[in-house]
Amino acid sequence: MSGEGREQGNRALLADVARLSGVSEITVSRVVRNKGPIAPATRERVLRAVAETGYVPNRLAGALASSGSALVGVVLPSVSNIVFADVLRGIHAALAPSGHQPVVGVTDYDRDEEERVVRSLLAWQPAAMILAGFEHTAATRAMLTAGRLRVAEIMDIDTAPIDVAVGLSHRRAGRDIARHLIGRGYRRFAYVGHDWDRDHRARLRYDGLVGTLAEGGLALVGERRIEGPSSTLAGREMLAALMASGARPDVVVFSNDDMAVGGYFHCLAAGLTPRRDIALFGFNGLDIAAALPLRLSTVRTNRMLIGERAAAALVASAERPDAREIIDTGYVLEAGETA
Amino acid sequence: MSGEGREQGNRALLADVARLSGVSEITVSRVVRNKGPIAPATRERVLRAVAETGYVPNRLAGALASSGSALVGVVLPSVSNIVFADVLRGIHAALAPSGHQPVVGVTDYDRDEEERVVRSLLAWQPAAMILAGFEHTAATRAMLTAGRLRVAEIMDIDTAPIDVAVGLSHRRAGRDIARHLIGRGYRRFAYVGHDWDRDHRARLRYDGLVGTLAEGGLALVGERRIEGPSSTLAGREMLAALMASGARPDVVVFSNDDMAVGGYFHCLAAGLTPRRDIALFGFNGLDIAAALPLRLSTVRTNRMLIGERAAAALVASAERPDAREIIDTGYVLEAGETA
DNA sequence: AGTGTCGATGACAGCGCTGTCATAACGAGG
DNA sequence: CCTCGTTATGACAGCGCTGTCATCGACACT
Repeated sequence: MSGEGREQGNRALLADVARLSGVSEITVSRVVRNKGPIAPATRERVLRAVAETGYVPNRLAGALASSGSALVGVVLPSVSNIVFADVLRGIHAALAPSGHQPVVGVTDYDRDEEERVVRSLLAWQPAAMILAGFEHTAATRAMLTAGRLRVAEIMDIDTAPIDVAVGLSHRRAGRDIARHLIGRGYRRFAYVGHDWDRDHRARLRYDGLVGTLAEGGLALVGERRIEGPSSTLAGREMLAALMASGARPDVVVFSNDDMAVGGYFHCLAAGLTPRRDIALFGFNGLDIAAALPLRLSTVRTNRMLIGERAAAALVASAERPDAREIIDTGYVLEAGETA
Repeated sequence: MSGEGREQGNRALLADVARLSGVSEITVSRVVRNKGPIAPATRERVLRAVAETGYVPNRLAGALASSGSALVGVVLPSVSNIVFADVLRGIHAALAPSGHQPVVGVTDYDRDEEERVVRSLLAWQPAAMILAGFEHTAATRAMLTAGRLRVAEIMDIDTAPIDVAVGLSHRRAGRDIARHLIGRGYRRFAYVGHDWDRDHRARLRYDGLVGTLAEGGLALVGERRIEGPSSTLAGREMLAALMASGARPDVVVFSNDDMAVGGYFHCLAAGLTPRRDIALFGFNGLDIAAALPLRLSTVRTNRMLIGERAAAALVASAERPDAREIIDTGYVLEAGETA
């Protein structure tokens, strides 16, 4: 840390560009932001100076001055889960054209961590915030409600949002799965799932499934849930355990595709042929599910679309509208070859 | 959460906290940032006022005033690829303790897009930048070199970095794979891969593999490469095409685990037993590879560690050191059950 | 010619915070 | 009793940019 670091490393400022092109700073600012009326000749002169100096605007200063940053906070439970990675991709895609920058925070499925993440993202004065799910601490909800920023709660539309909700009805999906499978003649249902505390939506699907089964006079003949996140390995082990317990289901509904693919692997290892010996049903419609020797029967959700629609809805207007908005991105039941 | 709605509407400012606690703004600033000497009584009084007003510092203003943001730009080709998602997780983990915020940009494997992303991230005056890979446009390289920010180029250590490199030697990994498989008695090698333009590291592994084979007097008996990104489906189709072409390899090396799992699926569908009928070898060591009925033979890379080490190295010092640093995170060859 | 309008540009005052120096209080040491 | 060094606090001037007026021709009307 010596005091002499000012030779070549100094980036160009608005003032430098202004001096070079012989106009005032504010005019350069207008040219750069494409705002306000500028004479063609002036614009060109300024742009040339910008190119010459390699000027890159300081968005920090810009955001502070206009008291409105182009940052969008994104709060996700995990980025290594492909589902949220897809959502993030959609957000990126929808935000890019308007020059907004997503800033991601990860909660690791922890409500208190979410509160901390939200607080720290809020410090960057984001224009909007996108969060996965609706289960927040009271403090989180207060911060989100108090601020005059736009808020999207995504994945799920089974709960009333603070501002905008984007996603699909997991309860309805669970019901549709039950109806579909009953329609195909299955009667002895089993369920293999993962941690409900971490993944509330899996629970909504379960409720829909079991509720509809009950309406048809049916009940699960077996059920297994791992304490922890979903994974292929967990699916494999849980199905093995379920089968070993003596339950004789004709169809197993998994909490998601990761688990179902694991179940498929168990079948392969145990010499069972999916559908013929036991039917398998997943959720999400991951790529891998379609690459299995027998295409997995599942529900395809459009994660990228969720991200896109959420981002687009928030960017559309800086003011929170009076009415809450609910955007249903739907889903498609893929009959597949395993059920 | 005591009396949260007191200063309803507009969020509290440093000045509000100062007024409420009867000290000057700068003192509040010092308390909040834990900087400089503060009398215990004063600290407590200020902290109480902070809690009461629900004050959240404006990091935009802070960064501007101290001309140094706590933002770290992260430039990745994709977030939906689990490999980069893992890296991002590591970055998050290493950055969180020091209060730094990652800001992610996605290039979609496009060099010009990378240039655009870098320029736009630079506008936020990040303290550091992490980029996947070493292949940048001249302009990108210039921006990165000129700025006085720290730069980490990750995944790969086969090329000289601008500042810090963190990753593993893919060329060496390719060689190790060849040696390992030759050692196990395989002689008729085939390769199934994906787009080299998008994934330069796959090419390095290929070069290492083929080079070492040549040293042993061997050459590929078959090779198939898809134009496009890797995927399970692509691996399945490419292996099918390779086998249909009449090549009779005893081992197939895939560009990564996604492709290899696809190859595994082809075997299942074609009635081939991996290793007995044809050996399969992947790269990355994904979770799913370990959940297959036969554990996939592969090279386990520690992606999360790459992210962590990169972030840690950059946060350690704000000044770019004279010497370039190269951090080897290594890899482990997993013998597995498919080769 | 007088007035109004519009297009193009500039002066100025902050946005909310922090670096830097100054100041005050108070023992300790000579 | 007078420095001197600490510790605790404050005043002030920006960081780099943009919102808000104000200004000034040029032109179209009446």
